[in-house]
Amino acid sequence: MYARGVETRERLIEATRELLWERGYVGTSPKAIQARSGVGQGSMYHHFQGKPDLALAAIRRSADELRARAETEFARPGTVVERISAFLRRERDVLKGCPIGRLTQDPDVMADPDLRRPVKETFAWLTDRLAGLLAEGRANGEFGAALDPVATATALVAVLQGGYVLARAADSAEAFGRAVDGALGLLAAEVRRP
Amino acid sequence: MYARGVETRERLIEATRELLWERGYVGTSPKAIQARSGVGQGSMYHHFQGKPDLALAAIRRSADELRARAETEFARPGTVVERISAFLRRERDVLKGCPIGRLTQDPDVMADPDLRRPVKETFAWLTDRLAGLLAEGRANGEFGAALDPVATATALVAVLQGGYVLARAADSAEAFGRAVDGALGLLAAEVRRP
DNA sequence: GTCTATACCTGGATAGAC
DNA sequence: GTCTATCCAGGTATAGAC
Repeated sequence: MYARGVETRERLIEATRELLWERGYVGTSPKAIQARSGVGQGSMYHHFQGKPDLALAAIRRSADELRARAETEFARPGTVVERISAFLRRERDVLKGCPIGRLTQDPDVMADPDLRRPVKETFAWLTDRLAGLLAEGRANGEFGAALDPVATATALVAVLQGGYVLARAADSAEAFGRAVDGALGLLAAEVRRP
Repeated sequence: MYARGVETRERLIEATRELLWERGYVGTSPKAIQARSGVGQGSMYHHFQGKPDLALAAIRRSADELRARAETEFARPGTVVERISAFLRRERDVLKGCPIGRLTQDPDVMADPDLRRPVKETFAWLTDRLAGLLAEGRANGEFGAALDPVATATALVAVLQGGYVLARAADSAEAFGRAVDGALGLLAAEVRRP
């Protein structure tokens, strides 16, 4: 049964995504993946070569999803500030943290070039995309000429990632919201008064 | 020999600090701590009850150190912007990440109230301290009245934490520097032109 | 494709000798 | 205080039957 096989792969990938998000790579065991997915030992090793292989599939999917979600906000109508605000303020599982960002703290992920690549590329893409929006805003007069698109974009992505860290430390989503408010407050001051 | 005992405790704590920084709590085993410190099994369990006890001592020390280093920069002479810049730009082991911030990704640390407390308190202190400086700057006319000290302070701490994440993802300290530049660029726009 | 058995290593700790 | 021996669970995988 081909469809059944696909479902099994699917369940394994989804269970791995959840566990990587909750416990990281080092903290996630094949046994836990089997328990969470309801897939047996032999079955898991039939569909994937082992933990790294499965993790790669899970990480790629999380990266694709992050990108797609972000693009949805960036593609909205509105001014650059409005679109960036929509992205920063979009609903998030703040206390769970960023499924991609948390992997940067996983030594075994960072040590494996295959696992690392999607992480690196995701942040490169996101920073670039934001820098492009900010450059657009500067070009069309929404921002003053002094704004540095690349540095500002990097700071905005960092605020998100750091916001997750602060929220988890405080065990409260409010810290994330304050960080975003602070960043948008500063950005608002860059908008040219008409 | 009392001095010898203190040295042993000391070596254990320092080895644990390093390993927690490099590999996190889940990724650090008693065996690795013994190897790194050169202290034997029996000796380790004589001085500490177990891994959580040792981790607590290590985390507390790292938290104290972070606080002391930050305070050094905050206490410098100069304007508020100068002191905050000095803090943000101070030399750092960027690619190793933040020894406290990385613990927020460690499920076993977050699940243990004792281990978690120093993490939470460190960020609370840091954010508060920065908010105080920003409020001081607003009061003395360095910033305009529109600046929100608490939100801005939270964003600045988040930029640091997120800067570490981006630097590790890119395997390059430059991303950290750009995030800080972006944040300071935005903050500079809040300074009242004399 | 999936199951069970098996294997070997490490994690995390205790016990008791020195 | 430190050492070695020992313990049991779990991590990560392979082998072979069904």
